[in-house]
Amino acid sequence: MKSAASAKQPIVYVLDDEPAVRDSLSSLLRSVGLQAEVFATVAEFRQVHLAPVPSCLILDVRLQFANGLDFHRQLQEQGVELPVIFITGHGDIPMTVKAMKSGAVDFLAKPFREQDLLDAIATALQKDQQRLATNSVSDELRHCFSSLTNREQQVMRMAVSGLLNKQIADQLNLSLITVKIHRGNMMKKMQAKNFAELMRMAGQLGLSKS
Amino acid sequence: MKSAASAKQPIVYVLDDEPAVRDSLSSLLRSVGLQAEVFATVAEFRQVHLAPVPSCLILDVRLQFANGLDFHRQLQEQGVELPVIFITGHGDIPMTVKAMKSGAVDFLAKPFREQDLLDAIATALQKDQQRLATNSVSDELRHCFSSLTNREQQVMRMAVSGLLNKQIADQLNLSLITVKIHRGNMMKKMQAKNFAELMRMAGQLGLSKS
DNA sequence: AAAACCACTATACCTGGGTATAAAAGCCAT
DNA sequence: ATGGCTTTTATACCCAGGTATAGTGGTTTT
Repeated sequence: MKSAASAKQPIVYVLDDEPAVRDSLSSLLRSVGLQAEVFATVAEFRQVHLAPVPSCLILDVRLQFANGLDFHRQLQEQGVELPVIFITGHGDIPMTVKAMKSGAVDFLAKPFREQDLLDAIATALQKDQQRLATNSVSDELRHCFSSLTNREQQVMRMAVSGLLNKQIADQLNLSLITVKIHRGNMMKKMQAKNFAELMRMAGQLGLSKS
Repeated sequence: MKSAASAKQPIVYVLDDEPAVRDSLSSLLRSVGLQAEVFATVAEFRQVHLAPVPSCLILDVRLQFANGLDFHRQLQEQGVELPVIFITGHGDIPMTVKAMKSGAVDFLAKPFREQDLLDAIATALQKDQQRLATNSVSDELRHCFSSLTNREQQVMRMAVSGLLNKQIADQLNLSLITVKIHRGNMMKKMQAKNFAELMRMAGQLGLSKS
């Protein structure tokens, strides 16, 4: 069953204040083999622990006590990068533009064709899987990087910026051999087989821009 | 006047089949100090030579003999990355979504507030300036790269992928010294002061992914 | 107090990258 | 066909990176 670990069941979250909508979406999703979790309020949704599987959120724009667009922004500000598909019964063009500008995957006005929603979900789940894959790679990298001592991190930054060991030694007031050793330990801990690989890691870690 | 070279007058292109719209937009744009160029048909617009200055296109969705959305796609397929702002008198939500998904900067339904259009234009021009800046950098890089001989390009690809000179020599059936010389010439022509810089160039050239 | 870790240094040695000089062979264009 | 460019190789030399071994001194944890 280990092989299924990377291909876990995706989850589709539904946040809508109308019970009828929740029920119909829920059964639609289940009918195509998708795991659905429905919520009536923002507070309810906030309590859920997002599983580390490809997922997306189907969000009603007009909730009882909140605005779906604002809620989407809040999620983003909290670093929740869940792909969002908006649905609404009372949409207009400015609202649509605002939703799409803020990065929604799709925006569907009721009544919509079931297939359009399913297509949007497929796109959203694919996008999320991509995000999870990218994240897990850079998580691993960040873990390696944070396992470095301060000095080693310093040396890595300076090395990838193109400085010679000698220049690093001068700037840090160290002897050449000390830099060499920090650098060697750093390469081991980063599991970089060569300098080119280290440069790519530094790129992914955002060490080249800062 | 040389100093003004990088801060040239932006141009706003307007493509709309209604003369009244063209005129009113044109005068609005001029009133805020923007250079406007108006077109009535797709054919007319195609003949214009896009100046290398920050610019954007205000595009009516429903043209007399064409569809604005389709035209936008066509431009993109031809590599024209001009930011587009759609305006329309007969818009609906699916159309809006389609436009935004295909990368439009904004989508405005008539009647719209003048300020909304001006805001959209400011965003679009900023985006285009960014694009021009990025492009000019990689243009220079591509020029350097294309000035390399085939061998030198080969060696560069292999070097940035992390191979040792020895490994490159084996794979290309060359002697070590030959590789060293190609590599040295390549570094000179690329104007890379060190290997880290070369790696960054390779990244910008898209040599790491392929 | 001992163990563990970090930072630093030194000597010595090895490998890899880079240059200068020199030279041979092929291609191409004026 | 002669000069220019590319490609190839060689010898010799230098410098930068990297490792092993060994030792000092500091902090923190147990």
